[in-house]
Amino acid sequence: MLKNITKKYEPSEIEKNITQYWDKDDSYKKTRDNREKGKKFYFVDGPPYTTGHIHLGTAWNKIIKDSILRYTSMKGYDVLDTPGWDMHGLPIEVKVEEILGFKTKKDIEKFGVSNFIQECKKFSITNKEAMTNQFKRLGVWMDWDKPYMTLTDEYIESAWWVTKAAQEKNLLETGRRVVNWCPRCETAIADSEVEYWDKKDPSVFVKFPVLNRENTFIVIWTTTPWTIPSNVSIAVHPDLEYAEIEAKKEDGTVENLIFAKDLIPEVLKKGKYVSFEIVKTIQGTEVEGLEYISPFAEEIPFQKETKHQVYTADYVAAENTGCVHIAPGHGLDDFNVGIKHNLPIFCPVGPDGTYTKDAGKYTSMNIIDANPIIINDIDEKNLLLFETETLHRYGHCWRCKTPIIFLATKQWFMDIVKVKEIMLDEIENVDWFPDWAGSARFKDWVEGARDWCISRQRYWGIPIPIWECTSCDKITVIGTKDELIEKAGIKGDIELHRPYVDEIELKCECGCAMKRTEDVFDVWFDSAMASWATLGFPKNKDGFDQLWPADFITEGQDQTRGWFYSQLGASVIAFGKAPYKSVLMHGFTLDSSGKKMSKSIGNVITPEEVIEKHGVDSLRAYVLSANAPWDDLKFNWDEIGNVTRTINILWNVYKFPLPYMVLDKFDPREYTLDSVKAHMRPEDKWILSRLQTLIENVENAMDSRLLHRAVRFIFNFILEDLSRWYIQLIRPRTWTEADDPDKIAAYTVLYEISANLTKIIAPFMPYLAEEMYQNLVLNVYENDENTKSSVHMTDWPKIKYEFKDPELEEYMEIIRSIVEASSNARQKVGRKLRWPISKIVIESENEKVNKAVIKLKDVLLDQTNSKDAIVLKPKETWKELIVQITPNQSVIGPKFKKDGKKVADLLMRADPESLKEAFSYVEVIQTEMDDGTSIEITKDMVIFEEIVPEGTAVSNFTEGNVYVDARLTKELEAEGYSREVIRRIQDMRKQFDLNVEDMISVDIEIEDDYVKSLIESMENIISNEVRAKDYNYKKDVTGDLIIDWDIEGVKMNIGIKKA
RNA sequence: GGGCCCGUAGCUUAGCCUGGUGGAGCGUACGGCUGAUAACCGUAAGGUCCUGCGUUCGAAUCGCAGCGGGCCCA
Repeated sequence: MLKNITKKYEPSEIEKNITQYWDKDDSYKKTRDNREKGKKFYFVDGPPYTTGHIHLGTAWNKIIKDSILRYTSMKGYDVLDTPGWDMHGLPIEVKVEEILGFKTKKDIEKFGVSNFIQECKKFSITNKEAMTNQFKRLGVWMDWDKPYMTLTDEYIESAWWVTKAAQEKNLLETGRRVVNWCPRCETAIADSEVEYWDKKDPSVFVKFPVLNRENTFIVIWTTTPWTIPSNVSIAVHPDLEYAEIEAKKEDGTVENLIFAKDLIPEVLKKGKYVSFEIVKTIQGTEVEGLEYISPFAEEIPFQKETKHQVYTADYVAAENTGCVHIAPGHGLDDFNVGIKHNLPIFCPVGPDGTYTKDAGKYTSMNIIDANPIIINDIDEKNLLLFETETLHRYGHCWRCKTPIIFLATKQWFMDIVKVKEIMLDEIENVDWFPDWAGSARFKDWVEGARDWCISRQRYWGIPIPIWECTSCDKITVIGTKDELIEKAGIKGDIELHRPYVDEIELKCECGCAMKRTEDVFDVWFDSAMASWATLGFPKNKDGFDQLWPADFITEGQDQTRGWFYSQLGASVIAFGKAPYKSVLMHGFTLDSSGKKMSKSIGNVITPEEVIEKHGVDSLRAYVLSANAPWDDLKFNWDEIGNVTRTINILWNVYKFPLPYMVLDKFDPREYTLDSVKAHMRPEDKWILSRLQTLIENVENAMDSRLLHRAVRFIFNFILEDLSRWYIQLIRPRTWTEADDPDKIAAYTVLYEISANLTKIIAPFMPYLAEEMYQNLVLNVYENDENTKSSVHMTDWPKIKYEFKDPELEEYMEIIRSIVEASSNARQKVGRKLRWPISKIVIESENEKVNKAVIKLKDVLLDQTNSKDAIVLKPKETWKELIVQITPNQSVIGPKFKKDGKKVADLLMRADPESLKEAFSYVEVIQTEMDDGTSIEITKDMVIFEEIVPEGTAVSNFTEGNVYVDARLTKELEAEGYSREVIRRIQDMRKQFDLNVEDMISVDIEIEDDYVKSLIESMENIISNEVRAKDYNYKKDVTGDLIIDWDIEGVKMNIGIKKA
């Protein structure tokens, strides 16, 4: 049986109870098992990094996923919902280093790599567990007991398998290339691991002496003086105009300088030259080939031996000097120039950012410390033209914040460039939400993709399964653990992480030993495997054959360059196609002013504090409804407060009918919508129709991944249709006694609405949905074996088309706007809603208004508290309106000159009604003035105004006007006063804390005899409404509660007691 | 500097694709309701629709340029 609910909405209590219930009932498992035979829906979770705590953005991400999974499951699908954890990589290494107080790689080596990775493993597993609990608290249902973890053997094998596949397809490469390098972490890092912010650096203009020319220099500019010892060439733009000038200093010394012609003024100003003469102008292409001497020819042997010359390059900009210093070992563009012209890739800098012995004089010096020394050396050679500092965006290691450098090192690469076209084709085969996330944003990113450096010179990661021969150039790529065990001839099990796997040697065809390359994978490579690693591929091929590629993934917009990309690249390399069929890109969570949340600004809001204040369902409904998924979410406390308020209204709507239903022992099992159909009122049919529309709207929104619309539709239904309208309409019906079929119809319809609502809100507000379902459905159908123990196991409601009636919905819309207009008019005329009015008169040109009023007259009369509603015919005006005439002096004056006033007086005396009618047929009226002069009155000389009679008022609505006739009659007055009295007594019952069904006796004293007589005439109605057994008028009012009331200026003393 | 997205009332937003007098909610002020009641409802005030230019009979909507914010990149 239904239970009465008296509690206020307490989200924390609901969450506690429901969590316990789900545990006890094993609801999650049952829900998934329930769909075992359903069509498969393969969802892949983008693995959060195991940092230890989720933030609002991670919460939003998982809430989106959970809502879609719950909805999809209710639609009958067997959802695969394995959560994932990203547990390797530099971020964890850095954190563990911090905990252990390590500064450099040498500390790790001293500590022991084996000890170090044990610490990393412990760290990531502890964090994983903490985060699992945080996600669970958000009501996220995923297979938490069986997550995929990037540190497991199976997962590592997935990555190995892909590496081997890449090698077989000739897409795995090694070579010396320039990479982003963190000198603290001593490893290459990916483009995506570089964070940019403004940094102060030297800005120097240096004169490179031209070979075999006296006193002639090419001027270059750089912000990294430490790369000048590695200079190999200078680049100029082929189409730019350069000049050789003779520049004179204040002291009369003269130098010949070569650089871009347009930049002469600013460069000379910097170099404190006072005048100049252009010796000649030359095209960039002509500068090419010019040879020069390195400033460090004496200090660095390499520089002395190497020929230096100018080349052209298209990327050179007309900035600074237009001549770009090229160090192929320290820059990407530089490297490309070097390769193109077969220049030496000179890189005299070691992994830790100090010069190697190749750097001659600067050997062992830290490069950053070397900057001022180098500048000073250049100055002493009289080659420094100008030196200053500049603030520019510079890359930093995303973990340890050290400024990155570029180093030419040996690395492993995936040949993305070779498969780029396939990737671009595959983007088109994916459904993107929103569309531009794929067609514009992602496409742009992939078009600019470069080969993917997958190697890292670190410890805590998936070891790259490449064994290199110690003597020949053969390599072996291992695809699985078994293959390694077999090839190495090992007995028993092995650990696939470093350093254990490093110890394994293979035998090369040439007879020598093969050793593993010491690198581990870029951590982005780990998560790129997720779509097949989740399925246990390559060990488990069945799951892969059945489910891959994924039906759906969703992540934040930053994953365009991250996971969307890494997955696509790895998948195209391994399988030649995209690993996902549809992608929803969501936004970022920002603070209320649209700024990024960050610890340093102190504007971070945690999911925990939101849950503390508003509960999980509010948080979920808020982040889902606040804006479109792909827009950034500006977190706003007021707005989540609104969501909570709306949910509270839903709670009230849910509990409102329960006391009556329980009192009446209403059993929903005894009735169906069909069985009560004969007693349904139009409003019942209307709300049923609205329910079908709601289901349809939510479905459509969900199918297009418009979660915000789905939730907004639900809230709109709850507030507008249910709370503000339907509940108000059926209230009096719930108070009737006994088995009134009209009441039963209302109960049955309201039950249908509430029971369906539990399902409709389930994907979004899982706790509240379950709480309501437990009472509305479980308590009623507890003995029915088909009853699911959780709302989340139930089927998504099917649209009952037989109850859909768009015309009725439209009519109700009209009625509601008339009611609104009527309230407005009442306010103007100062008549409260409690006081009945004799009629409302509706003026509209829309014939639907009349139909609506005919169909829904009871609703209209009830809600306007009116005795009658009259709809005027088209063009008809309300005959009680008073027409007033105002002569239009600005027309009359010029026409009649000094007779103007007389004409105006004449018009004022005319009968407004008949004059108006006359002008509705003709434009001009002939008449006579008092002195007999015949005159012509034209329509524009008269302004007609219609005013409403005293005691009435008008207000407009969407389709016309509503007149409210609030003029009192004795009967109306009696009813008005009696309703005032009823309200007071009801209030007293409430104050006295009586039960709904308790009877009372009432004493009443009324000072005003006229009012007293009015009240007396209504006595039966009053005692009926307030459940009074007896009802006495007397001077000395008695009772357990006595209150003096002032009703519209009339004093009444009322006393009640329980009868 | 480039790509994509966003910019509408004090705040949060709908409308924009497909041009036709800009709608809500919160907040504020006033009022109503009173067996959902520490709840609820109505009315009013409040808009350079980021700015400018263009297309058009007509622009929040389409185009171009700029400004501000976000994500990503250089």
